Amino acid sequence: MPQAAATAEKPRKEVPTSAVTRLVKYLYALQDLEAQGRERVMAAELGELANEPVTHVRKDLNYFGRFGVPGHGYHVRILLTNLERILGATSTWEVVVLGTGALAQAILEEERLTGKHIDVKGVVSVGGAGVGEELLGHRVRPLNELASLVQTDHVKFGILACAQDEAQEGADALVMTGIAGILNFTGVVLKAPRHIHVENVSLLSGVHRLVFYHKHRDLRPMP
Amino acid sequence: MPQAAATAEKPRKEVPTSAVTRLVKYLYALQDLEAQGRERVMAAELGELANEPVTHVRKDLNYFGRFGVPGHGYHVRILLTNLERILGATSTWEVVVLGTGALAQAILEEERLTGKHIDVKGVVSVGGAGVGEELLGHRVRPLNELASLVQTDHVKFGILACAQDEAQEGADALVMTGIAGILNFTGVVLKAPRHIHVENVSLLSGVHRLVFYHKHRDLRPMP
DNA sequence: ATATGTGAATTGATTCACAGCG
DNA sequence: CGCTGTGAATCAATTCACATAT
Repeated sequence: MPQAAATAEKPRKEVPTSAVTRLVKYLYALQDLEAQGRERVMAAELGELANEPVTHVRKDLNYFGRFGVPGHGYHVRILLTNLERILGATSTWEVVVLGTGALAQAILEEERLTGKHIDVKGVVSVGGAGVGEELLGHRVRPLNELASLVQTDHVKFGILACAQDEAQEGADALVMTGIAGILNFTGVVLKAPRHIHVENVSLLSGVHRLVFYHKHRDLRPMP
Repeated sequence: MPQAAATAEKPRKEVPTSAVTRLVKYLYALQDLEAQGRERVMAAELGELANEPVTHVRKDLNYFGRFGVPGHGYHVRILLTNLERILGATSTWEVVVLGTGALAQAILEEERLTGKHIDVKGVVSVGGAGVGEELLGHRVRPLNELASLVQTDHVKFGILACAQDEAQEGADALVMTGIAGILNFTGVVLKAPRHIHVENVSLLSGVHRLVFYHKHRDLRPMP
């Protein structure tokens, strides 16, 4: 019986943002490994699956504890449990989606998101378009129902996926409800008070980086 | 006549990736300013519009030249022209979109993308679903037409927005055509040869970061 | 033996502080 | 003077190299 595996809780060190982003990749890789029935995995393989160097894997995990068995790698289930706890994927987080277009739909469709620990409590139209209609199992509500929705369903985060010219209005409405954070897909630079955590995801900057690094092929070799 | 503004071309220094991402934000801010008829802007204001510190604005621009007028800020049109050139937004870049779902639609709808220097030459279904149908003005083609499409239309980049279980197949097909880069929205870690530039955009990692930083509010104050 | 855990060294990015120009 | 441009200093992140555990 080679598998006992040490778990440990660590006093928090400074964790780089980039490390958090990578933890998510390890989480997914581990979910795949578990689905395949794998019991153990070594840092090197986990790194390959996440396309990250081994040293990252080890250091990133090490910010939070000692999850591996020297000489034997990591026990998949144990590491998965710990990563889920670290990333908050053990409790359920209530969110509301603002927007009814293709982008909002794409988000609602994301299996890995809606399946588990993220619970979409409602879909709200900022501009009023589509109110009352059905969108992937959610009845689209008007913006003036947002506050009560957030309160009664304990919504923690708002996912902003509306049109650009409605983005700030939507963000303001979210801020008023006392939400904890906003995931902003609109590409608009939002004005929000300091205590609201805003995470921005741009669909466009990726294509710009692609073009830039193609034009300037001499700069920055590929990672 | 206080406006003459110096332009300069610089021997390339090492440009941080994060700086490239920020340049895109400056570009959009400047486009907005120009639409408002503004002639001049100072680094500080540009920084506010892009939600970046002033020092970033100055240093980022400075990697590429001297575009400002000391004491007077930047001439909007001149800086815009230069940024467009730096980011490759003066020439047209041909792309193909792989996928027909909500995500693919969301990408096709992005005005700022399709409007100008990015030209979507075709939409291809990886799994075969939707072939022949019309998707926002594009006839959906089967995967076996990808190679000829890329060749005849000089497609430079592939935008991968299909289902997860089709992602690697789509990527392989793109690689075979001799494309220069892939913008990967699928969340799958792609296996691709070194010379293909892959930019990954994850819809999910943002929500994970949001949850993480809410759970660990003590770590990392907001930027 | 073999792979993890981790301080130390290195590399890279951000911030500072002031020189220099309009 | 005010604001840009930029080297120098600080701070953060990555990589190395080896001690450590099984």
